[in-house]
Amino acid sequence: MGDVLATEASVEEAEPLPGFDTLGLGEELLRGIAEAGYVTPTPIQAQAIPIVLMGRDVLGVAQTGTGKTASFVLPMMDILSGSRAKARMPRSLILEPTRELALQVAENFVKYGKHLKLNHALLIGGESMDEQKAILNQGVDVLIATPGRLLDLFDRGRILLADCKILVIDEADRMLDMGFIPDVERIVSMLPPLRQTLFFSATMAPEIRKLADAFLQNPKEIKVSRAASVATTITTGVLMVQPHDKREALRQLVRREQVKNALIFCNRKRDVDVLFKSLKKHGFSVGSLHGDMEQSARFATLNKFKADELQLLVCSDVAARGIDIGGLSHVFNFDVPFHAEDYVHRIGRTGRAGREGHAYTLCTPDDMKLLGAVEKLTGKPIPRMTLEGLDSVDPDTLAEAAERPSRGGRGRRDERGRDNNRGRGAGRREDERPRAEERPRGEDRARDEERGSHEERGRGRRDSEAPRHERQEAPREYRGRDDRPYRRDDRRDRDDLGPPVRGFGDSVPAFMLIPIPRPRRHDDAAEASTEAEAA
DNA sequence: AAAAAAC
Repeated sequence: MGDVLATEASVEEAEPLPGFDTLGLGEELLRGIAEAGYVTPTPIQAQAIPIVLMGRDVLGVAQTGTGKTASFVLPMMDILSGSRAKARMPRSLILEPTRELALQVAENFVKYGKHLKLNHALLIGGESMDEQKAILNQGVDVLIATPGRLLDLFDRGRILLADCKILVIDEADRMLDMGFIPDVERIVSMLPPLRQTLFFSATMAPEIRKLADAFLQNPKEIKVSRAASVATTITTGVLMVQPHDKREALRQLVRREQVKNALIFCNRKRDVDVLFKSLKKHGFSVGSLHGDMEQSARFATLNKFKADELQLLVCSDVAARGIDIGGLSHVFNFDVPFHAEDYVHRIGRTGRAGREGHAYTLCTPDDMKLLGAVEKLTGKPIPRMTLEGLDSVDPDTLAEAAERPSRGGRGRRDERGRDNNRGRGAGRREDERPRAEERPRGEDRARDEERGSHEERGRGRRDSEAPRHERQEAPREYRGRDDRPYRRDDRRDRDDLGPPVRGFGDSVPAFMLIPIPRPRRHDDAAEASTEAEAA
């Protein structure tokens, strides 16, 4: 470490930290870093950059907010800055699980690389392929891609990965969650075996460890704990509400809190849309983001939100991990996430860089189990909060709900919480759901329609239906909702049938239902292959 | 249960 730097730093700080110039990066790059306003590397940058420059593989355990992106982007740029790429033969590849993350990495690349003559291609779905093809033809130093589009372009012969000697697999745990691993394995198999691989994951579950072993050679393991831990900088709270009060409760929370900017997470895309419209109608400055939206809209909304032109962003878990939005004051969980880890990722969007953050969760009686899982994972109960003017949820109801065995889907329980509350007084147990005659007819119908087929899937056939053999033979005709013909999933309890046939809706051709014979034994298979050779 | 990712 340079004496000059240490002396300068000690004037200002008690503990002098080494600057970026001590890590072995080239001059042009250092200029870019300085102009971007960065002076001191974060722990993961300080550890990883020299290792990557040495050409070693890295196994990084780190989350977003730790400066992870720069820890691989910077040394990669330094390594690549020596030479130029050939047409269609990119020299490095960064894989990201979502398009937003890919874009974010690309932005980093541009930001630091001002004084370098490197180019990159952002290969993501939802955007025109022509432009991406044109860039590939010019020769690309860094590919930043989501797996789907990369494979698509590869299969069309637009990319050769034989010269791709640096590979980054980012957010590996998320790739695993999302089922991308087969794609990633295929992509890795197209790269030269002699390469440098950098592998990042927020967690080191056994499956992730196995993947790392498969992709990496003698990696240097680098672990960095979260900059902002849940315990210290994020104020959390959970508000018990009835489902019909959720939107009102959220509005009250947002109004009550000093919300500078906030992400609001929903479990379902559909609910993102609904909540977005509702908040907009109530005059909030709000945008929405989920994976079914047009790509241009996704990026535009995110940029607006980052630029503080929108106060609230209602989103699905597409935004739960990785997306780096500085200085979020709040995170609201409109729904308790299905997976407890997602809670940690969601609320990790706030309270970053030592700033104070707030994370509030709405929880209905049906969500108690999920909330329990969250509290078990974080090892801390989330403080209960109350709001004026809302039906408070009785603790007994909650305790009962927590003990209740999990039911398929949203369950039978009346979704209108008021009725639920009334029912509790009469000591209604969960399996004694309100009888049909207690409910207004039209409503019953609407609910049935809304629940749709996933309900039946979970519960098997309904009491009102004809015995199974009759249904099987019934002519297929539309008989209306209340007396509907059998559906595909009704047959699932027949043990000679395999999994339901996909893609035919309710009218599966009969031949599709013929059971598939048991797989051949080994020697049979050998015979079959010799037959095939003879033919 | 749901979300993400290719056309």
